Amino acid sequence: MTEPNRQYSILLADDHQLVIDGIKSMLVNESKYAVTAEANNGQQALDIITAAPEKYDVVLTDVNMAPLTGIELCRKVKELYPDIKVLIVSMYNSMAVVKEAMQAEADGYMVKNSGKQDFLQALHRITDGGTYYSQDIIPIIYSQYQKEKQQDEELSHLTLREREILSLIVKELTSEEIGERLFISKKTVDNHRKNMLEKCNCKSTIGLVKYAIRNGVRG
Amino acid sequence: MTEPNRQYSILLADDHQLVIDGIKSMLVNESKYAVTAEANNGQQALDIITAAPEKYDVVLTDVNMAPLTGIELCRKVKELYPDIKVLIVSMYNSMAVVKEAMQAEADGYMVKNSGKQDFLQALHRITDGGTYYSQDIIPIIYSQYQKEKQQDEELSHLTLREREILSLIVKELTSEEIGERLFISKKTVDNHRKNMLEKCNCKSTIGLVKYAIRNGVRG
DNA sequence: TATTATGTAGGTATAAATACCTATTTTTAA
DNA sequence: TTAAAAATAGGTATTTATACCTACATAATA
Repeated sequence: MTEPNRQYSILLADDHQLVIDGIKSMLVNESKYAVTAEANNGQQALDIITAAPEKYDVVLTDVNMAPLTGIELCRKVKELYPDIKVLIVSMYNSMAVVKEAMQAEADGYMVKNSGKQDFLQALHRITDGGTYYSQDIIPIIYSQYQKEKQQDEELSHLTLREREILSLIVKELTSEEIGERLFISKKTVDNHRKNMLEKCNCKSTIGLVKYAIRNGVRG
Repeated sequence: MTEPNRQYSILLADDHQLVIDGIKSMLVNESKYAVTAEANNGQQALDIITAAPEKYDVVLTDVNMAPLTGIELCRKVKELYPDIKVLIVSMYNSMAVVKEAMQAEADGYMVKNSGKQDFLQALHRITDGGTYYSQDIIPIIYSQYQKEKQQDEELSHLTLREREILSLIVKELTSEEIGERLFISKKTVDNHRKNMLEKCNCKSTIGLVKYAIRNGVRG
C-alpha cells in the first residue's frame, strides 16, 4: 500500500500565521512532506483545493476559523474529494469537537501543543490510510465513562425486582404484560411502578425511562 | 517527575505462556523494564502483589482470565495499591472492554498485536504518570458517533411541530399541558402523538422517548 | 425480638394515553 | 393551480397509568 519515496503535498489552513509558520518550520527537513499551499480560513482553503484538487494529499486545518470552520471544511473536502486526507488540529481538547471531527469523517485529530514526533506520526498514519487521534482525548472519554459509573451506583437505590420491572417498562411492556411475564399480578407491578416513581422523583413513566437510560438500562 | 535511570519492575499476567514469553523477549533488551514476576490468572497476580506490593511498578495483564479477569484485577490493584500502574492488553478490540478498562481506572489499554514500538511507548507513558490507549480503539468510538449521525438524520422525518411536541413529551408534560404551552387543543397534541407513534414505529410514548433520547433531543 | 424493607395483591377512582372517526385551514410542492 | 402534507380540532370509546387505601408473608436487621 505504502509508496516508500513518495512526497505528500500538504495544504495548511489556520487563521494564525504564526501557527502556519510553526508547522512549516517543523516540516522543513522532512522530505516526505511538503507544504504547498496556505489558507487563512476554511473557505479560502476550499477554493484552493477546488481549483486543483489533484495537487493536495493532506489538508491540515485548525478548527476555529471563519468563514467555514475546520470541521465544515473537512465535511466539504470529504464529500467532494474523499481521497484527500484531513487532519484537524485544535487548540483545546473538547469532546464536542472530537465528536464533530469524527462525524465529519476526519482522518485525524490532534491538539496544537503536540510535539514534532506526534505530528509526524499523525501524518505517517493518515497518509498510510489509517487514522490518528491524539492521546489527549482519552481523559475526556475517560471522564465520560466515570460519569456513567457514578450513575450506575445511583441505580442501586432500586431493588432487584424494581430494576427487573424497570427494564421491562423500557421495553415498552404494559403493567399487565409485565405481570404475565413475571407471573405476578398487574397490581403488584403497579405498586412497584409507584414506588419507583417516588424513589426516582419522577412525575410519570417517562421520567422513569429517562432515568433508566441515563443509568444504562438496556431497552 | 521522571527518574532517568530508574528500572521499572513488571508483573505479567496472562493465561497463555506463549504471550508471556513473547512480551518477555520483547523487553529483554530494554534495560528500563524488567519482568520480575509472572502469573497465569488474576487471582495469582493479586496474591503475588499482595505478598510484596512495593516490588512492582507495572502490572501488564490480559483481559480474559479466570479466576479474576484482568479488569477485576485492575480494579483491585487500583483500590489497594493506587501507585501501581496497570496496562490492560486485549486480544480483541471491543468498546465494552475499553469502557470497563477505563472504569476500572486502568492506566492503559492496548491490543495484543501491537508492535514493539507501541508497547514501549505505552510503558513509557504510563510509568511517566500518563495514560496510553491504543489508537485501534478510535475506529470503534468513531463508529459509535457515525451511528449518532445517522440517527440525527432520522429525526428529520418528524416535522418541526412534531419535534417541538416530542421535546415537551420528554420533559414529562401531558398532552393537556403541552396544549396549554403551545396554545393549541389537547386533541391536536394527541393527533401529533399518534402521527409520531406511526412514523417512529413505536408502541407507546415510552418508545417515543427512547427515540428522542437516541436522537439527542434534550429532556 | 421487634422493626424495617421487600414483594405480594386487592378495591376504588381519576387522569392520561391511545384508537378509531371526521373535518377545516394553511402551507408546501408539483 | 391543483394536489399533497402539515397543523388544527372535535366526537366517542377503550386501555393504561396513577393515586389513594388496606393487607399479609418473608427476609434482613437492629
